[in-house]
Amino acid sequence: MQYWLMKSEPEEFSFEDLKNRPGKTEPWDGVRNYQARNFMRDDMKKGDCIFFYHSNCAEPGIVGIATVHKEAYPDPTAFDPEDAHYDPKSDPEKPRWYLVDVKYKKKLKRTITLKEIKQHADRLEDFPLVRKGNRLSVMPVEKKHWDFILGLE
DNA sequence: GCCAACGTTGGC
DNA sequence: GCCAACGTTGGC
Repeated sequence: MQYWLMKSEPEEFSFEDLKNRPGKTEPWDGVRNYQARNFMRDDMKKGDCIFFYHSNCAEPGIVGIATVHKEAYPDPTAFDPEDAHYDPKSDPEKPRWYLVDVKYKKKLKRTITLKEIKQHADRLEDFPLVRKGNRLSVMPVEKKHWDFILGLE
């Protein structure tokens, strides 16, 4: 089993939104970055655990835990000219973009903020989130980092 | 294959 | 809203 972190802007799609979805699941559509796509398409397995991270908001940080509910399949929004994430270069015969379904697991007792995570930079060496300028929306988390961060809760 | 221009992300 | 960092695009 592997561990991951996925970012979402709470004004677009928050952890509460995930909880309120039927079945508490949601297709993670709209990712248009190759590295993030590769993680979803090639490496994310059903049952993997995910830190749900709120970005671009007043208090950026990890708010809860989700799991991979369904492994990779082509992102249908890439084929829809009406969709904001439409990509004419993605052919249904040869899809360019993939996604996984994620499922709500549990909310953390409190938000573990980016600020706090940065204060533990010595223990979280090479944690991608705290590397300068990292903009990946899907990233792997090492188990030791996962455990350390959960220990802060 | 290089690299300048451009668009996006995301913290602050 | 600003802007640094970074990915992508496209001319050459």
